[in-house]
Amino acid sequence: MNCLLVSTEEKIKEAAKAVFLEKGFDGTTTRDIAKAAGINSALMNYYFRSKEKLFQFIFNDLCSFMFQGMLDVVNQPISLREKISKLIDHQFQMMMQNPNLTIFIMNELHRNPERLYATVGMAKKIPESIFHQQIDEAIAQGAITHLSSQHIMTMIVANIQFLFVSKPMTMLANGLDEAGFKAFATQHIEYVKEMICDYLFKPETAT
Amino acid sequence: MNCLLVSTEEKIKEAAKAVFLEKGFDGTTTRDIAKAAGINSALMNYYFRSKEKLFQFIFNDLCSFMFQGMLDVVNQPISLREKISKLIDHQFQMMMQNPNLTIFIMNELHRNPERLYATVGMAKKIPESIFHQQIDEAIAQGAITHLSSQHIMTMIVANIQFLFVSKPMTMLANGLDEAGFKAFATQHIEYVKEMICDYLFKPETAT
DNA sequence: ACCATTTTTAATCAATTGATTAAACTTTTT
DNA sequence: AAAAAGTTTAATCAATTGATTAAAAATGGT
Repeated sequence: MNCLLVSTEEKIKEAAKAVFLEKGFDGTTTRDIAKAAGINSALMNYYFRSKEKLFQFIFNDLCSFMFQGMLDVVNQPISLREKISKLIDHQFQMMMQNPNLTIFIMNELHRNPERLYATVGMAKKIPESIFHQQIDEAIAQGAITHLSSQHIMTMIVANIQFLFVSKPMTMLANGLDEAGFKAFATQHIEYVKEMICDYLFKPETAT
Repeated sequence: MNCLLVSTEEKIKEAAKAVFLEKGFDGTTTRDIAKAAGINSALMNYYFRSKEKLFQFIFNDLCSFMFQGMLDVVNQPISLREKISKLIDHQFQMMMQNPNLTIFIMNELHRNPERLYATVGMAKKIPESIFHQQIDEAIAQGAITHLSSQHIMTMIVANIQFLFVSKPMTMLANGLDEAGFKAFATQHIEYVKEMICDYLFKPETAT
């Protein structure tokens, strides 16, 4: 067992995660990963049997990371209004730290939906969550606009994640640097939060 | 000059467009394109000097297609409210007909922003349009919420295009087929239009 | 019909790809 | 310390990649 700080297996995983996130499955060579991990290229096949297997592992890992945080918030025993606010904040923080997580997942899923079918199973848990029940109740009480949880979730996710999917485009089109983009995104999220909450919790129909 | 219906050059362009859109630059081989076009694989290099050059041409073509429609609407001499409504409708129609246009452009831009810098120059025209002036005026008059045109544009684009970027995910997570997705998307756009207009043209501040 | 130009083809190139091998090196077990 | 098991290495494999070649076929002008 290699105990010098990190195991070889861990080094490969970390390197693979970084390279796959940046270059995608097709754009990544096994030698890229080996080089990034600082290991012999045959070691990748020793620990993970193939590039495909390693990718499946990393992809699954990143999907879990993405959805688990969402699920945690969505299942908290707090009010709907607070939950939506927290959901937006949490997701924004996650994307600020992992700006190309969404474009990676969406692109790989687009390239090969069948291959990744099993991995995305966890996404099905969101429509089944407490969130869904809370919304049904709120609608029944006339507390919010009549909208299914899928639509609400899509609004939240779209407004946050598209910011990062289109990050290179936004930076080019508006001539922003990293700091400029961060400022733009931070401001934008405030508007989005206000817009979504205004729409859902309409003043005239509030309890 | 080949006059049997379509020229060889056109056949290559059409095939390349379809294959690149589906598989991306890295996932596409020149033999894929040749096969899809029904031509000898050396012909691709005869008409376009390399895979890279052909890709640049197609990418530029698709970017123009994407932005030109937006720019046309944005520069029409109509009211802001009507313009936003038209912008959403037009963009939705375009995405329904080209569902993977956005994920393709965003992913290639993410993979290689420098290479495609020149191509995306046209995106800069949007912040310079009549739309921008109209918004400044409306804000000055207190007709709409105080928001820069960049934020408004981002809201519109994000809510529509992310629907299609995440299409495979949505279909998997909610167990939808093509028809189911179309129904979901069509409904969603109505909500989005209402939400954005409500937010911009707030009742209490309307002229 | 002849020639020059353009277009298309099959064959092939060197480079890169994911993967395997057998030998060398470490670590653990006895 | 010797044997066994686990880990790492360099060398190499066949397949695929983007691209080029030289010859063949088609086209157009005279």
